[in-house]
Amino acid sequence: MSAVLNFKSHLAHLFAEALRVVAPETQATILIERPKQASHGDYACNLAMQLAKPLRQSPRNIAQALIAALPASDVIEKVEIAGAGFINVFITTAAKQAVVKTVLHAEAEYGRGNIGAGRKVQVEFVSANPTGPLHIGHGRGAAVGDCLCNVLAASGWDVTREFYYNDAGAQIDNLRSSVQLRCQGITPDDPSWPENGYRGDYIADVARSYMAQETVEADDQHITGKGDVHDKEAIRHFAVAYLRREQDQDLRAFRVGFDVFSLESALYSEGKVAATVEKLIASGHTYEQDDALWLRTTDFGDDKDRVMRKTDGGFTYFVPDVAYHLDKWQRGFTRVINEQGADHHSTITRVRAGLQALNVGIPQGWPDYVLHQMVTVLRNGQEVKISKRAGSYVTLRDLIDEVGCDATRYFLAARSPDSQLVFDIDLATSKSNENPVYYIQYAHARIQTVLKQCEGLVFGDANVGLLDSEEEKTLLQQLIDYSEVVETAAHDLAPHLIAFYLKDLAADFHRYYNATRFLVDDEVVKLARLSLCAATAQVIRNGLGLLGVNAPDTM
RNA sequence: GUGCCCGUAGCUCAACUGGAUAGAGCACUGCCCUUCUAAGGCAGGGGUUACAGGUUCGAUUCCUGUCGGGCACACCA
Repeated sequence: MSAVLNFKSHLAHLFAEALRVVAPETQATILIERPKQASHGDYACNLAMQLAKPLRQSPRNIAQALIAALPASDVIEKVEIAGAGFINVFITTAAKQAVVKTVLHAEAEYGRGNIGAGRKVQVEFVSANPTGPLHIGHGRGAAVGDCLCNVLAASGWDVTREFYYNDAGAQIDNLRSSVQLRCQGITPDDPSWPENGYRGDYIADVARSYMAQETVEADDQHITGKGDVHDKEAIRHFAVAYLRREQDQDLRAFRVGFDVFSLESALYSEGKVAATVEKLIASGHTYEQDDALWLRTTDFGDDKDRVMRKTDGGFTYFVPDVAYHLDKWQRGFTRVINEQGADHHSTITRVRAGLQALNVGIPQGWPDYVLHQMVTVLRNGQEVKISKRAGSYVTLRDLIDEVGCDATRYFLAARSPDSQLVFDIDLATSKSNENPVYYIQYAHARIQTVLKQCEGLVFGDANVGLLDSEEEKTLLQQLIDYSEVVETAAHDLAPHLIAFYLKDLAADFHRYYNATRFLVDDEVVKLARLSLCAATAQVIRNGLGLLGVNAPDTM
């Protein structure tokens, strides 16, 4: 099992050696890439073209010299010069065939790496205010964040998943008053209903439950409705607990879990906000003006200074945010990634500025952010406007019920967070076979059906040397690529790459399936082909696992 | 007006972070099931990569500008 499978880094080493011989004085980055066309080999290196200028020679001549200096390797079939000076490397089929046994031996471990080396990383995601059910935007955050965590964990990071509740401040007060009005029998169509009050029906549910003195369980607390219309504090407590429970249930249905829940209110009650303010004042980056306390965020790249303490004595929201992130740092997270909607992007500069002002050794540019763009929802060809206050929006729960957890997760995680996402509910439901997630799951189910017909196979005996058809070689290479895809997804914080990879892998398998019969009379051939099938199924399972999507045995 | 993200086939999206002839799915046309799941495969048409410059051996990718879409620009969170 000592076979070389990471051809890319293997070749990079060989070319580095060749570079040392050909141009010992010259610095160049060794880049090994996968050509688009099979005729260009399995891997290509553009080193010769990079060296043309410094060496003042033609790229093709340099390529000759590099090839001559390339150390021998038994995984290389042949090396060619092509085009302007590309060096194309062909890998022996035997070296690729080894992947089958590697996968079957490693099973769920296949594709895992150790770039993270056990270092701690904390990923904060979803972090919805407990003022209503989770909507599709939170769903995108949940899907992307969870998959990102999985990918980081698969790369050797020690991941902590965290959810931050903004359970203090104006929005919560607004929630409380909306519930209180409902308790008093006042509805949103009443003229006295405040303009920015929450209008959704769920507010009435909270009120009913409170008045009925029901008990809700959220996190580790049990809160019972007091039934007193005038007890603002009791209503606030109950409403927050009620909605947290709803969110917890939605997240559980979405198969997303968290290690830590942090409460904004706790930052106040534990004195962390006050302590942060004191540190900021001591740092000398604050000043009083117009009866308010300001932080000179312009010292750290902001375009204007920001108010910390308002004239009314309350803090602006970014103060507890800075306190929260200081807390993360003090908990030992030298790496923190915040997955949020793009509408939060203006906070990045302020939070980072506040942390720099504290001058406690936090590096510039800490923490990292992954911002996902907005999700547009189409229903009946019409855009559904998301407005919590108006009460009209698509909840995550609706999507899970209508579209299914697997398809919803796939849809929301399968695109670059940088681009806006159109979620067409009709497409995802009525024509579910158009959904790519079924295409991938179908490949897995097909394999399982075939394997089920042959009990007691011992793949260790398989002669993988027989796997040399075009379809088989393509599939082998695809299986080899998996580890690299996981590594790239973790490095670039781009979990959607897993989804694209799986679609390609499934396509390669379906093509193989249509071109090849597995259950043939020749037992040796059969065993070899089934071993490749089994390895493919394993990689599909591993990849879908990272996306949090099931790999069913039958469909 | 300022900052950030985006603009690729009719639609939804790729393109290994600067590589070779820009690829998939959906839709459209025609084939392939008495054989392991046709939720599949094969073949075909469809492109001035929004536009204009620039950087270099080479640009969908990087830089500048223009146009278009989204988000954010409070002593709201």
